[in-house]
Amino acid sequence: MEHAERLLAAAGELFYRRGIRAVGMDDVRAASGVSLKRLYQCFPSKEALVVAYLERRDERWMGSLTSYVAEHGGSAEAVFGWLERWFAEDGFRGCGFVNAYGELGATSEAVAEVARRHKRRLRDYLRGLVADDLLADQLLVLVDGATVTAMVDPERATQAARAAGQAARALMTAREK
Amino acid sequence: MEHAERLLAAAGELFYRRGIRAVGMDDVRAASGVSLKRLYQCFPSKEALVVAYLERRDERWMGSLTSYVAEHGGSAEAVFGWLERWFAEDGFRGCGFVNAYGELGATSEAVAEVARRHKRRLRDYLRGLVADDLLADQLLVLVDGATVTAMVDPERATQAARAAGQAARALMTAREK
DNA sequence: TATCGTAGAGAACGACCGTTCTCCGGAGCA
DNA sequence: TGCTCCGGAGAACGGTCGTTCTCTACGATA
Repeated sequence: MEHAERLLAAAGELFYRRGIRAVGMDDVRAASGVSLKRLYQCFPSKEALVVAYLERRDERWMGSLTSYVAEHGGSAEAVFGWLERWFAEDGFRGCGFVNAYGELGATSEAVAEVARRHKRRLRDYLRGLVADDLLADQLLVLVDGATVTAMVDPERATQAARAAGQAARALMTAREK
Repeated sequence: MEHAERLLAAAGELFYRRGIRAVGMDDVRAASGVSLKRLYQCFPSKEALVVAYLERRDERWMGSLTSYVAEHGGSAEAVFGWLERWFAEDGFRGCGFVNAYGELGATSEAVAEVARRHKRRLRDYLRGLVADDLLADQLLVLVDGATVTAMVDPERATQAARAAGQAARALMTAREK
């Protein structure tokens, strides 16, 4: 396997689980088994590695969500079924983009940018699932809100996913009339 | 002990705006005008200062929200009017508790705890505004989701607040029947 | 005035971090 | 065998951070 991929796999796990500033480049080296010299050949700085981590996470996260929804009838309701499953995954720790933005958004414009792009991509995807813009905004708010609740208070994670899903259903049927 | 208050005011501003790990104890000293020695007399470690910052933020944030809602008829809809105003404030950078949790929740159990307590307190307050538990969960999700959207994509901040408020109204009237 | 306690300024300390550099062993080739 | 090139291991470097310590000035008390 290519070095960049091993690095991104290790860095992704560490950054997401511990927070970005809590992970040193040497931790990434140790977890990936790639030498420090090659690490800096693949990614010229930690910021570059962080941005690459977020871009990879965006691809995988969106890919997982969209394929799940496609396999479950393509309705917006399926989004919340996927959320409930995600929240129950081992090592779930909220939205990697929100966490990265909170930690580094004020310092690194590149990190802020990639987080913003991810949220816009998510909104665009949701917009394709429903009839109008207001509903898309509301779905985005429900998804992010449930994710926050699930992160901070894991005991209420599935409760939050279901409450959000029920809200989405209610809003959609109300809009149909 | 006015020193503690000066320290908390300076630390609160810095921690919230820049992120916690990006702020050194010396930055807090410089911004507060309190000597380092006294800083460590008031708060024996950075973690203690961070916890005190979050507790103070909880009090003030909840106080601002609840008094606004009380002055605007005491309905849950007013929550979203308050949100819209908050999002437009200078230096708004999302929920300080979510940001702190994302940055330090994996490292410091004390920080995770105080963030969790804040979210529970908020949910309890919302529970008092509406008729049942499901609706309270949904309001919490809408509040946190709108806050996330407003942080990551400030151009859509008021749009997010209004979409969330409209969703809350729709859910409440649907529940009345 | 002499003495003591206190508080502030900031140097010092040890740890760690991002990044670069040095050194060494082995693979490829003549 | 001898030479060269490459990559890995990890030391080194400059900087920052949390925390503690030193030194000095000053105010109160007898």
